[in-house]
Amino acid sequence: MITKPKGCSDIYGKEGRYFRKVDQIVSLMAEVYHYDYIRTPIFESSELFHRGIGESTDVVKKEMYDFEDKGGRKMTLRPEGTAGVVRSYIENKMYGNPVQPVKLYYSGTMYRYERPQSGRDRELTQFGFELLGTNDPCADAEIISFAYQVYKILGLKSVKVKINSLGDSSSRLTYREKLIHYLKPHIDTFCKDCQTRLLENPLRILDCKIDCNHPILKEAPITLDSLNQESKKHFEEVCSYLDLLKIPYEVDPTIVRGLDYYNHTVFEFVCEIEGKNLAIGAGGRYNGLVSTLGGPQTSCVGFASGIGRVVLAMQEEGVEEVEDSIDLFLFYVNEEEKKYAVFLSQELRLAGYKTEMEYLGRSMKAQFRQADRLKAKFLILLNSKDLDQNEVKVKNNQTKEEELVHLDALIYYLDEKMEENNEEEIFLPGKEE
RNA sequence: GCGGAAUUGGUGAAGUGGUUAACACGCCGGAUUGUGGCUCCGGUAUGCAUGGGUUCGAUCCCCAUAUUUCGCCCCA
Repeated sequence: MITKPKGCSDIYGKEGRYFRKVDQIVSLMAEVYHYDYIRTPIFESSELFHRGIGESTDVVKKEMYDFEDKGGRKMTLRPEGTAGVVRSYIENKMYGNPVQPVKLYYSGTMYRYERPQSGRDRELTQFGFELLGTNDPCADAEIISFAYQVYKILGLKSVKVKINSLGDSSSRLTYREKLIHYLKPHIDTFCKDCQTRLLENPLRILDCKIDCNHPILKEAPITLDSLNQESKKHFEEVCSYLDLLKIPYEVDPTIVRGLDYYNHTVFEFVCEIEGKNLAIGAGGRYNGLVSTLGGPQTSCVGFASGIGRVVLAMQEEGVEEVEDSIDLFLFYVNEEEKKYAVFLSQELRLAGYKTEMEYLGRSMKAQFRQADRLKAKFLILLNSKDLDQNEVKVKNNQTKEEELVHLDALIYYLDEKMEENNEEEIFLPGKEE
């Protein structure tokens, strides 16, 4: 048997309906926030990611999906969405658009070459937004609010926003040195991983799972104290805009983001999944990336979210399933009736009814079972004798009432009955919040 | 890149070094010869991930590979 590639998954059925719902809400919200859709290649030249993400990071060194095409060009399956969007922004000279800033959203698959584990596949689907061409703190706040509202509308109640500021690149460097200097004398008392992290990735020590309660860390310098005047002001303004928008947030100095291109505002959206606090989305400001990739100095802020994790969170929180049901199921037994079934199914579908019919020539009993399985609201029973009179039997599958209806009046009849049916549904007890 | 655990029909799974691999659900058919969801009866696997090895004999023991899953590093 041919199996799917390692670390990939087939998304269909119930899970597929959740995925589709996320995409629908994202594109709906993108319209009102006025973010334009962008679709960039799924692979790009490797250099884009190497330069954008930072040559020395583990991500680039061992976790990218690199390959050579037949022309010997080095290519990489995109590990994230921002680099491609920024490349397109520069290549298409969007910085010259009459409408500024440029606001874009995307949704698509990303790839990482690593050992799969819980919540981390090699192929994953992400959506994201980018706001390019402004350094105004209200842009940071807009991105955060946009993301927050998407989650809310999807029905997630426990999402928390955590924000922090790394400052500009010089504050970032000073902070790093300050932290190393502070931790160095005590490093023997930390776990093995943290000891290697000290020089490689000191900021990560702050959210180490083992040492996060280490007494030395309580007094450790935090990024916010190393900010220069300007960075500090930027962060304060972001916070005050968030207050204005009534977005509940929490300042968390341990939010550090791994990629080189972040500066100033960084944030994460956290949800509780299976008892663990997991990030379902994250982002931040990246004022340096456009120029690093060869464009003009451009201030940007963006956000991305893994749909797989969002769906997990929705299921965890019991967000109501998008129900898969149909309006009509057409029954038939003989060939003449089958022709009517085929013909009528087209007519009814064009009239807007979700219609199914028997395909396998099964017994009446099996057709009833099938109709129930599909949660059909009405059953249409085609019987040669009735058809001779141009009539069909329509059975309400909830009340079991059955009526003979003339073919010419069928759609009119269904319109009326469906409406009654829907009204009843609305007044079902226990449905309201 | 490193480590642990797993892999038996459509599904959930039991099980054993020795001719026919439990049980349940599902599915299909029949009783009810074209109105069901209950009941009863019957049917339902190129058979135990793949490739090697040990053995008279392997689904079972050993090795390798693949995939799944859980961790580590790292996190987009």
